[in-house]
Amino acid sequence: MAEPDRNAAKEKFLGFLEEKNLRITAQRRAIVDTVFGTDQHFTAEQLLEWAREKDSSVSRATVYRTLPLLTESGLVHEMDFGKDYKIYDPNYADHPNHNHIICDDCDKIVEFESDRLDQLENEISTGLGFKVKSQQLRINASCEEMKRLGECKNKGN
Amino acid sequence: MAEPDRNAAKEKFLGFLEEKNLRITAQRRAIVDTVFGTDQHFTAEQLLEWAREKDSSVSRATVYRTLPLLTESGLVHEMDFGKDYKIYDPNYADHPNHNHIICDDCDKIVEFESDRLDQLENEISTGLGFKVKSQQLRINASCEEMKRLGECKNKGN
DNA sequence: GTTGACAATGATACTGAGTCTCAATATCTT
DNA sequence: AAGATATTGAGACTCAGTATCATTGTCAAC
Repeated sequence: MAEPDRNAAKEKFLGFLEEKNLRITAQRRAIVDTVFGTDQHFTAEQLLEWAREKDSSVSRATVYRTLPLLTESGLVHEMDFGKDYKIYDPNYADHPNHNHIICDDCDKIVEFESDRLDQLENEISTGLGFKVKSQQLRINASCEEMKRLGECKNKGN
Repeated sequence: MAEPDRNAAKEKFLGFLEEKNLRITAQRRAIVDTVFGTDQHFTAEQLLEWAREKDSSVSRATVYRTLPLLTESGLVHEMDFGKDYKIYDPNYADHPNHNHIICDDCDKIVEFESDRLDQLENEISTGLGFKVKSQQLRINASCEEMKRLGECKNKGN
């Protein structure tokens, strides 16, 4: 289902490399195939592990070197959850926003966007004398409780 | 100005230690004096540095051991800005909420609360099948731009 | 096809925030 | 003053990420 978009994203990235006169190597292929072969969020270390299943020669250094290229290309979104801890979203083109609900019960990460939220943030920031540059809302939540109430809308958890 | 509250907080914490049959040591005194002697947010490493100015025998381990006690007492608020990176707020009693604007220009951290925000978050989460357990909104902002527009409401930056 | 400039690589040492361990020390109750 | 035990500092360790550098691989020009 996600395959066609993913493949397009992969091709776009290879084009991006070409434009920048960067080389297409076996390791980069393995990394890119991995990134655009999932729609899960992932960390750098997860990506390393997965990419190594495709090509065991992929090194940690190469993963960490390729991630900035992926985010620079605009195809992957980097979420900075604190100093030295980043999570990557390979579906950036599909839902370009930064809000996440993280389920403490099932570890699922759900993205959402809300114009009302953006507007409220702007309002509050302006009122305090700041201009919003970026924003990150993280909600830690429970789906178990909603399941108990019979209101859980999440499948497959 | 902040002194009276700070001192009360310090006494409360010493009482908290007593209640839990924990000992009041020179190192804990130095740490507590430091924490309630500022109204700045700080990291564990900053606290270590500051506490060592009061008592050079304070060790990293003791700082890291005391911080959970401070948050457990409810007098200091721990903000988890990602795995392995925490910022502590010694004014928790004064503004008990979790929303922050971080100024990229001057590094100032401004706290704010908003019922409308809380309500909107609940609404969105419930709609997605989750029950909010905790939430953290971080806005990265610029005060320079507001200064240019003559709308900066921040003093001393 | 070869060549060669130089981009990209992996191994490894390093950093920074935080945790764990353990023998030595300090507190506080009696 | 004594003793049970809470607390300590030093230092080894973890984990995510960065930096270094000699070696290897890519790809454009010939």
